[in-house]
Amino acid sequence: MDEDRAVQAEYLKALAHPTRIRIMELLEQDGHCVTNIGEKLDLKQSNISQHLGILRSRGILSLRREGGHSIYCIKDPRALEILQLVRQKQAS
Amino acid sequence: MDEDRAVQAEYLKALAHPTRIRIMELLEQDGHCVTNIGEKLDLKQSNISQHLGILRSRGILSLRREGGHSIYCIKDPRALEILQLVRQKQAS
DNA sequence: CACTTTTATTATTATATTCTAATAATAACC
DNA sequence: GGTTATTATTAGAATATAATAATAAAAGTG
Repeated sequence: MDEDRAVQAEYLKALAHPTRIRIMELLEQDGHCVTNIGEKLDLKQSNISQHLGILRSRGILSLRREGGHSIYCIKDPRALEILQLVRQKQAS
Repeated sequence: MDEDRAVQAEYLKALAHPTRIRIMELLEQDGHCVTNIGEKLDLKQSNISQHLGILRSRGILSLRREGGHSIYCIKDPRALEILQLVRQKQAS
């Protein structure tokens, strides 16, 4: 199906951004809230929120609310495998 | 390094397009020339050539000339592993 | 309830991608 | 050498992405 490849492309596109790669690296350890991520990455809140929204809309991240905070976590571990492969490629 | 993530993002971006995914699927079997790919995918020659150029510039494809034809082949099999993971994700 | 904190959304601007069409470059063939 | 076939490159227009700033929404705190 051709629709499938569009979905696949969207999925890869979600990972294909330096900031979103950094977010994935950060969340690999633990869930974090938006403010926290923004501080660690030194980026504006709205920007982080948008990036998180993109990753979530593709099913890569999940979100739970916890006392006024939005805690984002990695939902799809295959995204980490993909990033691992990309890193290997670079090392070679 | 932050430069690394930019390179990683470029690599993923190269795969993050429906047409380029189709090209990867086609080349998974065998190398093909530009005209051939253009016919199978029913797309303009210049468009195909551009997509192939992108995949090649990221080290994903390689090119050999053969009697007036440019034969493109998959150079980095890790790209196939990545696409495989993306497909799995979709199936789940 | 006012106030603050946290997050999401919207509008805008700047940049990047993608496709098409046209042209150039390369190499086979007669 | 001229012609054709194949591929690459360029320019242009349309669309998509990304960052910022501003605002809205939601929820905790005093």
